[in-house]
Amino acid sequence: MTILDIISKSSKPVDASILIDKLGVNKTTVYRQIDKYIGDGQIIEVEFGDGKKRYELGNLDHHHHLVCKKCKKVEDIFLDENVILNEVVKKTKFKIESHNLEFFGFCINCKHS
Amino acid sequence: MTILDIISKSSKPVDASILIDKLGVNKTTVYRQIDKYIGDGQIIEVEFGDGKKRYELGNLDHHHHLVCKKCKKVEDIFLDENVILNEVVKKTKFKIESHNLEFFGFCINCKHS
DNA sequence: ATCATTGCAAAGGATTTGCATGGCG
DNA sequence: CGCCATGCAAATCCTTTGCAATGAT
Repeated sequence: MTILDIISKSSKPVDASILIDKLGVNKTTVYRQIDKYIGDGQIIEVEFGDGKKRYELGNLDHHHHLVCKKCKKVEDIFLDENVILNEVVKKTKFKIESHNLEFFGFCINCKHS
Repeated sequence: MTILDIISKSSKPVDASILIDKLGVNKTTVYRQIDKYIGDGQIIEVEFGDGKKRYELGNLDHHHHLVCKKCKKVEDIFLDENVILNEVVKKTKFKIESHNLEFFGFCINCKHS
């Protein structure tokens, strides 16, 4: 069992504490492996704004997340972002290297309860 | 000098350590005042993915940020997001309550150096 | 007297660092 | 031997909590 196994089997981005628990190795080791995998692009970091980093596979198509505030389920969503990116280019001279875009709300199962 | 003064005078979202330094009061007090201002909507939280929360005034028009990775300058950008939001609505049954969207890269002064 | 505000010290969670150890080429 | 992966403890950063002291109504 490796970090990549755990991440690839998870339905949502995984945080370090889960990796530490499942692997049963020292947290320092886990954080160091994470660094290595990020360095060579095998995983990427995702932020849901709660102070901890989550990781997912780096070879997935570019996408964003719908995070359910109730059941914590995470759906991937693939968007055509060119409209937005073009709008930024049109309005500023800023050179975009990356962006974060995550949605928070309620999934179909939780939105009526 | 209050938290709201400092935040409104800043050209970019302000983190707690700046408020603590500038106000010269105890950090517990600062965090508690932040909670209160967030509770009544006078400030909102912004995340740049570096593990600390930043705050800006809550009564500004909805906008996002262009964060320069070199000089750390932050530009506000006002986008027409309906295209994206509609796309999400079209593709899923998720009920969006909020979203994060921040751009990272290089400002006009840093992008060629 | 009571209720809200402040402070201080300690705790907490996520992450990083220093340093010692063990395996392996 | 020399290098790399691991472990462990301590440290760091940001934030929160418990509790006592102060201030205001």
